[in-house]
Amino acid sequence: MARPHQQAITSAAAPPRTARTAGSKLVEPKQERAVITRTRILHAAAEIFAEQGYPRTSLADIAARVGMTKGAVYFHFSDKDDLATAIVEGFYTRWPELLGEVKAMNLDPLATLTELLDRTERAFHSDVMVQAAARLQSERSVIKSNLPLPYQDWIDRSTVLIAAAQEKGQVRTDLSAGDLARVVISAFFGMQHVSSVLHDRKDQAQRWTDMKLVVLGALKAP
Amino acid sequence: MARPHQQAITSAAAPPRTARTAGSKLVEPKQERAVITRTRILHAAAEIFAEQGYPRTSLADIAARVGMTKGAVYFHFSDKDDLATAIVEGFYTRWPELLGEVKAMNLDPLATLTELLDRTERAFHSDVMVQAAARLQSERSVIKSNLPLPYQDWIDRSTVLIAAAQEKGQVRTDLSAGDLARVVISAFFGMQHVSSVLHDRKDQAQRWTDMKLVVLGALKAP
Amino acid sequence: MARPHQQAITSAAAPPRTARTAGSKLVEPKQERAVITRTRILHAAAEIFAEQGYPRTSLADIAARVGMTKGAVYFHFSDKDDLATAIVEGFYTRWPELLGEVKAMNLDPLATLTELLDRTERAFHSDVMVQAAARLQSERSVIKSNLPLPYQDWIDRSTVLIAAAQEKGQVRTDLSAGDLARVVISAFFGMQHVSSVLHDRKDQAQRWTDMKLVVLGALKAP
Amino acid sequence: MARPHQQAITSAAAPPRTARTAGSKLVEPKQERAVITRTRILHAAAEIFAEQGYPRTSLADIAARVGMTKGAVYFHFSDKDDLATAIVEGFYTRWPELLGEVKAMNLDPLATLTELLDRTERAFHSDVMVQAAARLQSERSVIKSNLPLPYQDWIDRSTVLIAAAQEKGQVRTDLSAGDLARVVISAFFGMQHVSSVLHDRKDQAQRWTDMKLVVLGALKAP
DNA sequence: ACCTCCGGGACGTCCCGTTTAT
DNA sequence: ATAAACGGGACGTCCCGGAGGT
Repeated sequence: MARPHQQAITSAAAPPRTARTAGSKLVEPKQERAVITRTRILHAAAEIFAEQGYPRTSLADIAARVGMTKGAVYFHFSDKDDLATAIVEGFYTRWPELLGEVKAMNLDPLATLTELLDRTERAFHSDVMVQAAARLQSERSVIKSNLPLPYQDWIDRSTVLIAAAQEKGQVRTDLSAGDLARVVISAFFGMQHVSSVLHDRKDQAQRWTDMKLVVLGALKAP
Repeated sequence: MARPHQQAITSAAAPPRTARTAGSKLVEPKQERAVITRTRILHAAAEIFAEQGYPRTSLADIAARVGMTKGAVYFHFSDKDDLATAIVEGFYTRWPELLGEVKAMNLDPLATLTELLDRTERAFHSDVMVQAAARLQSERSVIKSNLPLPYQDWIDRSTVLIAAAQEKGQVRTDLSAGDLARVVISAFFGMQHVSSVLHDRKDQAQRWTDMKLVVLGALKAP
Repeated sequence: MARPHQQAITSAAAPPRTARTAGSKLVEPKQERAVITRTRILHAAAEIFAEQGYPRTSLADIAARVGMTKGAVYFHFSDKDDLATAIVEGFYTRWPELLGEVKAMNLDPLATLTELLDRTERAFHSDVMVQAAARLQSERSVIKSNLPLPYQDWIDRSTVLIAAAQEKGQVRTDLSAGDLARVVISAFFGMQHVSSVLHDRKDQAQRWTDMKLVVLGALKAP
Repeated sequence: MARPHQQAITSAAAPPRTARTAGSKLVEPKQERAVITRTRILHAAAEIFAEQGYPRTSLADIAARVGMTKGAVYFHFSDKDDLATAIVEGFYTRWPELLGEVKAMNLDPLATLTELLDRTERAFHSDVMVQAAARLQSERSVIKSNLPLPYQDWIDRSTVLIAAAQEKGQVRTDLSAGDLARVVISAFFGMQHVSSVLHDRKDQAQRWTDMKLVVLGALKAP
């Protein structure tokens, strides 16, 4: 069960989109420093958002934590919303990649889903950006700009996996793949949310183990 | 399957406990008008909180909706937090009563739990106060004062019921009653939250039906 | 030529619209203090607007000058624009009254126009509110909200007077009354503006005398 | 009545004074490109200043319109004020030249003054730089640096012309040449200002015609 | 007792006009 | 000449006490 890739799930730590391929002209000729700064700001923002939530976090707080001025933050992000959006999107754009990695393991569909959720669960208590993204999503109605719609992507991808598992006779068919996916994803996020509110995620791993036994177990074809 | 108790789940809509019977002096001899005003404020606040969330709701908004001045609101509630707390507590104090009602139906433990959650689910899309309470809870970290700790009460009461069901051999015993309760409650609240965010609760009844099949079904002893 | 009514031209000094007629119920039951405060704010704002112009005047400046906080100012005026508008409108709403007063003197049309402009000229260097209004108008494009359209009202009323004078054979008829009015009003406001910019209005009375000789003199029928 | 000199009145559009004749080294051997860039910036700035006024025009706006960065603008102009000043001065330094051209026509003094104002009037609605200069002057108090004092130059030069005309018996002498000049110039600028505010200069030519009839007509000796 | 009118501070966001590093 | 970072305010507006009516 050892997972060698305990790395962050968000794109912030991944090579940013300005990466120059060998010898080619820069795509976005930002200076190195800028991308670093941008990442630092994003990280600081994620920390404070995760701690205090969106509305109680002021731009001044964020700037102070990175040791810069508000103006500097404003140079990189047009808005407080922009910051939040960047954090959340960093999380979302990373998901397809995560799915790709897991698929490369060639597990059967149900195991793939499980592995995916396992990794996500770990991200929830190891990666500040993910925590921030989750929290920002739960406060999404407070944020003016349109954050990407949450959950839906997970539901869609899980639906595909579950449908494949049904095809193989691994999963019950009295409910559609979509319905089952919604149950699983809702339960998963409910789990992390309750653990976060009640026990600061300290019991999250255990809760997830329990939930797997019950919910994922209940998927199996009789 | 008739539901005679389609009434609101919160105490705010029920006759407030300070106006027992005509003429009897009580501990809090508030004038009739004051009680009514208080309730109206609470209701208006709940509506706006449910729509916009706590931080974007200003006292001026609330006062405007009840057609009063901010000062008037201030007379009844010491604080904006106080308002939020009152709404949430109105919800919580109603729960024991709800459990009592259901217990009076003399169902077996598992059916009792189911009935309880069924009623709660309905409250979530019919009662503004409940919606407001849920939302305020999800934004609890933004609220200074200490809201009652959420979920824990549900978990505790569900634990008792599940333990009883285990005793009777109705429910699996590979997980403790407490663990199972946490799974159920987390899944339940995850369900309502996802439905609320994604589809404005319009599919919530269906989602709950699905979830009962999967999660509550998975409780049954093999 | 003595003018007993050297009083302010703007409504701010005139009894505010909340005035209670003897014995009647209050029209707008504001507290006495409020109207006083409002007037004080308006006056302070006018002073600073007149000195520094709209964009360099901050709400904090105004609040400081009246010895209040911004919050207090905000209670009386919803906006910085609102303040500016109030000042300008105070000026405009006073105009019909002024015309009424002069008409009561039963002068012939041309003398009426002259008297009207004489009084206005005096107001320009004796009444801060008027100075502020003039300046705000000249900066109107910088102000978001819609100030009343300037000059047009003067032009219209002057047109009527000039037309009457033409009827009587007092005024030349090679140009229409409207065209003549535009010339007179433009010249008048050009005069006050140039005097204000160049000599801080110190020579304004003299300039107006000169201009009357030339421009109003040129109106006369040959 | 043909107008051969329909060209811009400001020096910005004319070859700048640092590039006298081809090949001649000068005191300021600026690179060609720099001069062009400077002019482009000035023009863009003038456009935006004329549209929005000084305070609402940001350096970013200007830089964007010329397709450069703020830093580039900063290279050519030390200051936002510097830009404004350059525009206004471009206007002023062009005036003596204009007067020279008209004098070369050998008209009598009064006709010279008329021709001068005619040309200026046309510039007001055809040349953005002039419009910008006029507007900046009207907002002069919000600009920190000292713009050249407006109007005074016109008044002085007009005084000379009018005095000459008085000498010739063309112009009335009951008022001094200076006083008459002030009347004419004030009226002229009042005219353009009112037309600009009220009708976006669309009726300016007509207004000027009317005003000439009245005001310049009134100069004539009886 | 209940409610209104006023007024008080306190930030938070936005963004602007600027210099340093490249 | 660009890209990055800097401070510094301005405006809005929010939540909230007290004076005073009814």
